[in-house]
Amino acid sequence: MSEGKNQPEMKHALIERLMHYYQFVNDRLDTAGSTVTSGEIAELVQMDDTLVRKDLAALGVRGQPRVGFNVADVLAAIREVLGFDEALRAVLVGVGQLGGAIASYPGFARYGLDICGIFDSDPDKIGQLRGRQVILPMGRLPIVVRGRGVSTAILTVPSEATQEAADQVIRAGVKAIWNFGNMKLKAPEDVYVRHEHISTGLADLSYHLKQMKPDWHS
Amino acid sequence: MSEGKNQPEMKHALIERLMHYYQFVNDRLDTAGSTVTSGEIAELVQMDDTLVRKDLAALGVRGQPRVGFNVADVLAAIREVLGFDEALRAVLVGVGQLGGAIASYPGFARYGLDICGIFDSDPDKIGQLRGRQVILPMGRLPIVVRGRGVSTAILTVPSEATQEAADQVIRAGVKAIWNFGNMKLKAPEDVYVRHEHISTGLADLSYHLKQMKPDWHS
DNA sequence: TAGATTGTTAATCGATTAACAATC
DNA sequence: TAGATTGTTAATCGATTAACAATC
Repeated sequence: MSEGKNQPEMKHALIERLMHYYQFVNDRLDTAGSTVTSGEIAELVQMDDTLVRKDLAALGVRGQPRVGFNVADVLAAIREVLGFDEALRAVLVGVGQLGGAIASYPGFARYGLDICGIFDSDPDKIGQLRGRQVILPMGRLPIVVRGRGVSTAILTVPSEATQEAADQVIRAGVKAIWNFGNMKLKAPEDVYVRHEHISTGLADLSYHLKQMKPDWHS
Repeated sequence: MSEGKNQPEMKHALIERLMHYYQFVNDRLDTAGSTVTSGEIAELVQMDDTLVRKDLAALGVRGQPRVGFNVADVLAAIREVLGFDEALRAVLVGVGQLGGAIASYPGFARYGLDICGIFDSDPDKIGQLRGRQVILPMGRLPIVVRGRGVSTAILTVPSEATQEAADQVIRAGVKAIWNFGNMKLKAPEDVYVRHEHISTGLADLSYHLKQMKPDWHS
């Protein structure tokens, strides 16, 4: 309370739930005016219906007793709170296979992602095409970031190069970083860093597989 | 309690914390016999030291008052419980850019991942090389899965093809699926499915960026 | 020894769930 | 109207943190 935060500060778990609702409820957007009950969402998402109602109430979506929630309302409220309707302009640094995959994946556009430039430090790659984008040299970062009002950098560089790349994009002026490497990186307080821990997924699989065959020893 | 589970059933949050500890403590493995205190881990990972001690105690790692925990012990315990020392044999289905990136990323080997075959349904791709692997036709799935004792399938296919691919790998006999598509998929109870929700990361970024400039409207 | 750190029990906190009155 | 479903308050549950005695 003594901290200077004025926003309600949503927890990551809530954002995850909202995304989950969003994806399921999207499938229900068939006819205009279609509705969905908290029980139905809860069923699909495997959780208690009270929590669904509480989450939706927190977003300001009102339902109708005996009817449920208007599908379009639910979607609009989630889009609004998560900011999908505002462009999220980004640069991508490190055009390896993963970077190329992200740069050319069309599915992110529905969440507002707009990749304004792709960069690499390898002189051999500069000028090459990836999808409809030309790979640019790192030196052009500041111009693109400032010129296009880019807020975010997607980092898909080798682990050793992560901090160096982060420093460059921060200097260029981005305010958020989406890091796919597995090095933790240092950034000033006012830069939001989201680290995508893909290897945690692997650890999760590994653990569950081990649980499934508890009688073995190698 | 009335359910048939006999294992303690670790929560996902715990697995995540253990991975986090693992990555940090790894950096401390310089000299044999090096130690680390719960306070140091807590500092690095930004959490309470009591929780670190509780987690390590749950794994059976014992520390020494005034000294801390043996780094090698901590690492070994985490490796053991998460199953990193047992090979996790997998096939990868869908050799697009993302699939290629995963197949050729060497970093997963330290968690035991062993990709035994990469598959695609596109006849043009079959026979091509990705890293040191040849792309195989889907028809060969059962042979590879059974022949090599493959437990896991990594699915990096387009969304529309996800369920079809899942059905095929399940029929071939895998017991776990690591799904990178954003379609939820149906699988029998005895197949563990881990869905890697990358777009949730994007939603998280989008939300936090919106928080950072609460005074704008587009 | 004195003091830092562990290991563990008890207290707190927050998140989830249950209960139920309000409503259409 | 009767009944399903919302919205919300109260109860429960579990996870985190605080406290502190044990220990090297």
